[in-house]
Amino acid sequence: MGATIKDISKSTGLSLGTISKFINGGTVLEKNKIIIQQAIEKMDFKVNELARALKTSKTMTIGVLIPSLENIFCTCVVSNIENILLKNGYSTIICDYQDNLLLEKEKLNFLMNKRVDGMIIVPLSEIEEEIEKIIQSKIPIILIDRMLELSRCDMVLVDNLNASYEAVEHLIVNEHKRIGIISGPKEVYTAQERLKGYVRVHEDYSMKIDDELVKYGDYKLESGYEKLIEFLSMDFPPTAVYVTNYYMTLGAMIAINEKNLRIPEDLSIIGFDNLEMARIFKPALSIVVQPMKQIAETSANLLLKRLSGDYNGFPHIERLKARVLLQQSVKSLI
Amino acid sequence: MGATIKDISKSTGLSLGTISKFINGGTVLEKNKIIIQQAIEKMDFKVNELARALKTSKTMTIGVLIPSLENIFCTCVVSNIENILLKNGYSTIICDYQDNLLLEKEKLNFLMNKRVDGMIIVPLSEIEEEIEKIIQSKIPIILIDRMLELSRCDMVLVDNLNASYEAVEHLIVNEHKRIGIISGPKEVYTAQERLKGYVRVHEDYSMKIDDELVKYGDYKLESGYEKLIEFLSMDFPPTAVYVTNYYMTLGAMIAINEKNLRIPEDLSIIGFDNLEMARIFKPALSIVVQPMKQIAETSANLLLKRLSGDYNGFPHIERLKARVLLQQSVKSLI
DNA sequence: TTGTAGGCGTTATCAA
DNA sequence: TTGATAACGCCTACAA
Repeated sequence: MGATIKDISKSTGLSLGTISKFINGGTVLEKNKIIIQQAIEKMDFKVNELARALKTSKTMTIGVLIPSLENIFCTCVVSNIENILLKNGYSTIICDYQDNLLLEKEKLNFLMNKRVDGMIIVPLSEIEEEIEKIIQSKIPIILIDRMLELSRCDMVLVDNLNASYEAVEHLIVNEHKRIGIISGPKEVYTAQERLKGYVRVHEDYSMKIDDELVKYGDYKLESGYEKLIEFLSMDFPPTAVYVTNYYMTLGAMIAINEKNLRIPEDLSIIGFDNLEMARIFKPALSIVVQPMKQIAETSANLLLKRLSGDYNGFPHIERLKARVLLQQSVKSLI
Repeated sequence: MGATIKDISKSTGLSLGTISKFINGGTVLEKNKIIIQQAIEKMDFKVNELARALKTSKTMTIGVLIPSLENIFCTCVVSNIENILLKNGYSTIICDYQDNLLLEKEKLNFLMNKRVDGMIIVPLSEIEEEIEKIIQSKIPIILIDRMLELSRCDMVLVDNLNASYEAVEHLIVNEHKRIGIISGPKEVYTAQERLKGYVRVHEDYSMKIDDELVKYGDYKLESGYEKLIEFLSMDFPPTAVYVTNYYMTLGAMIAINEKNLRIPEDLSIIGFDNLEMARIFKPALSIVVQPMKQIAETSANLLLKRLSGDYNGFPHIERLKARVLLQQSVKSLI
């Protein structure tokens, strides 16, 4: 359908090479520039990026791979990343693997087949091998959020450990003695880190941890709901619960509503990740807030640096700080 | 880096044509099949889809264009669409235009340049011309959610009008006389339709509409918050408010919390779009629920039909029904 | 069944 | 500055 350089060439009487040079900003006589420009507009010519990419082996496209499009943490970060890359001339192909191990590899391959120039990945699992291979083939990759056992890969992480530490510490200084945690899947890096913070702060305050107070969810809404119900049905339920991701926090709040509990009188809560959510509840929820924008900026800029060929400080591991937003959902027992 | 057909050809001693035929499932001698397969694995050959697409002018890729990645309605629909397309051998490139008119056109061009085989678009504005052009160039497009003044384009819409009608009717039969509506932007199709439903049901019940009760937000959280505050500060505030999208509903709920209003005693509310949200609140929120999954299925399947060359019933306009989920946020004044 | 050759739309090299 | 020509990696007649 669309016109090609050849068409423009015929129409203007100039050669392929000249047209091509014009398109790519080379030096062309002023009068020819005008002629070409007119022809381009008249014939509605658009560069065939497929052909260009085949020739230059640069697609100017970045692949972004995330666990799920319905994960608000991911889409928020991705949205910001896309923005930055676009300003630097790169387009973004977003892929989600629907929290599915098989799909994760499949989509990774898809992006490779699309010949992206680089990738930003929020990994789920054991794709170390594949990633290692890709990096070796000189395609830069930035890993976000979850650390893999890779020796040589740039990563942008959040200091989940100390964020958790702070959140739970806030409960402890308010004299809570039995603090429940709804943790994420045992095998997920962020979940491990968040749990570590909980454990470490207990140690630092010489508090023993009752195993019953540590529950493992799966980062989804239903599990937050279920685990909170389990807490409530204990003989000695916790006086405070720390919920370690957004969707489980939602689930926990649903359970609290259904059971007619008052916050913070009946139960203190610290949740995770969503500023809007924190305001929606009454009283306002205390939460751990991840620096989404900063994650996006850091990883996009690091990738751009690598794309420009600058491998200074490789592999770079950036560990960003999360902050704890204290509101009214924690009762002081002092 | 990656091996090419040529490499496989050299390595096996067979010709380019034979290798190509093998890759595309043509008839090749069994013994050669084995040889080729081995070489492919050993050399880690992957088809260069760029080259293939250039040659066949089929990329087996669908472009999906949405207003924002941070819009949960969009990402939910997109996620389901992607799933269906993938099962049919198509990959998806997701683009968001960040609620930005300029970016909308830019991204549309980007997708065209990527030579996608088809598109699914949630349009914001006046891109009729561009879309018309694309359709004429035989690239099928499905429009979702918002109708444009296009004579000839497939569309998948939601019957917003009657959903609103039902929602407001529920308020009316519960004897609410002053019903506020927080509508969306005047120029947006869905907003117009939702408002029409509100107006029509008032007419059908011979109720006059006080213009003060119709407020226009912008589909974002803050405007829901502001408009609800405005309602509350009126001399004769409404006894019930119908909020016409998800984010404005969140905003309205924040305002309600801050003002210490009880639902439904002090104010009845009907919100929009998010099942989880409806459960989070106490008492549970009544909402209009859009059939996201059905939207995704309908549009993906319609696109697949067009891609297969079947233009039966073109242009097809599907108008799906939304449902009203009645819970406890409406007080009966009877 | 297999091999050969031409072309998809670009870019890049090298003469002119 | 411009033009001719050879790739990029693949597919597809057509010939062998």
